[in-house]
Amino acid sequence: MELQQLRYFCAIAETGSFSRAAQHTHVSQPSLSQQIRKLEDELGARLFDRLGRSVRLTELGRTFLPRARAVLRELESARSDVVERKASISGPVCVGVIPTIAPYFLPPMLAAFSRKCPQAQVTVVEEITPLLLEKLRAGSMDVAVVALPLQGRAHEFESFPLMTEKLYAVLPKEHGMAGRRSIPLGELEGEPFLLLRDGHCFRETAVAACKRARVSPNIVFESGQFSSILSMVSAGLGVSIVPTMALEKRSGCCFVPLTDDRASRTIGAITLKGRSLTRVNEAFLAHLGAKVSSEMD
Amino acid sequence: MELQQLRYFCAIAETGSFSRAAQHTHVSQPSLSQQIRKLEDELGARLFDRLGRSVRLTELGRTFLPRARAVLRELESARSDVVERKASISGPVCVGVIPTIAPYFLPPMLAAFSRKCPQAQVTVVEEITPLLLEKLRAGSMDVAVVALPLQGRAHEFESFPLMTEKLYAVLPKEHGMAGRRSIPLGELEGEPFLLLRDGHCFRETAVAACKRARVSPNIVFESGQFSSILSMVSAGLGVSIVPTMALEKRSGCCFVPLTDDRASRTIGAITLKGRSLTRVNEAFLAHLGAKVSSEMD
DNA sequence: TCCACCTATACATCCAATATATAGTTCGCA
DNA sequence: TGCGAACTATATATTGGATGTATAGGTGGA
Repeated sequence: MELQQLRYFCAIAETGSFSRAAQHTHVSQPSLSQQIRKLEDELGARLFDRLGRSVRLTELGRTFLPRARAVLRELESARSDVVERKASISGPVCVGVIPTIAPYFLPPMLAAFSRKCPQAQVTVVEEITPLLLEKLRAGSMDVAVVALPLQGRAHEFESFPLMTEKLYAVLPKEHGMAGRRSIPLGELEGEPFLLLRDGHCFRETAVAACKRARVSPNIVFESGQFSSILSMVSAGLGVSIVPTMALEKRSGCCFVPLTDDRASRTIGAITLKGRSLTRVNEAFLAHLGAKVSSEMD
Repeated sequence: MELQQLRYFCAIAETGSFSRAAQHTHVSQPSLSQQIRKLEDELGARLFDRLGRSVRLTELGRTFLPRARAVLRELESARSDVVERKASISGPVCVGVIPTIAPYFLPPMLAAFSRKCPQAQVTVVEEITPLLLEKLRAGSMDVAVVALPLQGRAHEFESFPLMTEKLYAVLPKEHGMAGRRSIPLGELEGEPFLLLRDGHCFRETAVAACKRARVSPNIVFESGQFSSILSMVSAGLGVSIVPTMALEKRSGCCFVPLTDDRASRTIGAITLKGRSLTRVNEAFLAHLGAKVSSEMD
């Protein structure tokens, strides 16, 4: 039982004639005869009574007609459904973001995006990078905003760099270097350090910067978020390193740029390589500032 | 968009792998790749993400899956509907019958048939032969019970003889020949005749019998039904001719067989030639006593 | 780095749908 | 009754497309 056979069957039923149906469907009349015959053979019953001048549906053909039409209708419905979904920028987008970016970068982005694409249903997941990668692999997440470059297995993902920000030393207001325009990281040797907990990639970024500056940080406090660290610095417990986006007015501490040009963090969006993006996904990436090139269409 | 493509698509979605789906559908893996590619090309979007080890539905593929299944389900439903209807002896049967048969032959037949096939929905139409033939031609009637043979255009119909019945002279009780065992029709020459109205085929049957017996009937009354004629005969208005099935106990008249062997009426069922019969139709014909041979199956 | 596994591509094959030509009916008309 | 028009069925050839085989390409695990 083929779709063509159903189409021919309906055409003949509608025109009441093999010949007219042949013209209507732009096919030769013998093709119709043959296909209807095959259909009848498969069903084991006649669908039309061939009476000299005209053909008429049999009783069984009359009951089969709406069923055949239902199949074709479902098919058309399926096709047009795809077309619609391709055209509309709607549907779910699951976005992951690491904790050291989430509170600063995402909120204004999300607000603007939901204004631009009100049909989109954005879900945000805040996790450390390895867990985001896992979700991307599993297909339960579409995009993640993380620090670049990725460590190991980077080839599994597509990266879209978004921005690079400088790193700042965070000092208590009373600190001797608090008024400086800039500081080489090396000068903080020996200072008590407050850093992010293990697992946060920015901890690695900070530690790497220290290593380049031949500083072995004396870590006295670890936290999961910058705001706790800033409070601690304000209280005079030690110094720290934060990216530009973590700067915030605090009475007790001040931020001094590090002189090291490589003391920076790059933020980027990533997706699973080979995964097709819906239009909402693409729209979201584009809104973040990523240069996306879609394959098909 | 072909049914095979939808089947393959569903199989791959279910197994999560082209290879496994290939084994499952008993087809080579490249065939699946090719067919899915065609489907994707036609829809203008990917349905699967090809990730190294495994494949996964895209967002669009996930929405397409239930639509594809719906098409296949409709198809199966259409097919099984046909099978069911072929198997079950149910549905409408429209039976036509001429007025000179209707009241005598059909009632017991219908009662027995509806006991045998309670699912059947029998409709009965009582009309004179030409109108029945017209309805058969138009397809609005399935079977007709009439007097055979048909006059002209008989080749359009299939005939199934059911029974042949003798003709009787109907005489008033006071008539001189009322006590006879049999009567040659010729002896009724000159008697006042009561016959059916023009259009009733039994009128022709009676007239033909008279003609063979060299009797030119002196028609003094015409009616549309035998019972009226019998009443008139009882009242002594004249004589008449009726078939066996019209015999009924009447105080005022008696029935005497005609000696002419050809003074008979044959009753048969007819259908439109080339018209396929449903199983109910066949069951009804068979119940009437017709020898039906079905073509397909 | 090699091997196992999976999908895509290339190419050949074969089946099935189609077109052309024609036979076989039926219907209408003279 | 016979002829012509109209319609469907059949026969035959062709072609397009689905399938199978062989193989390339890419990924993940040992």
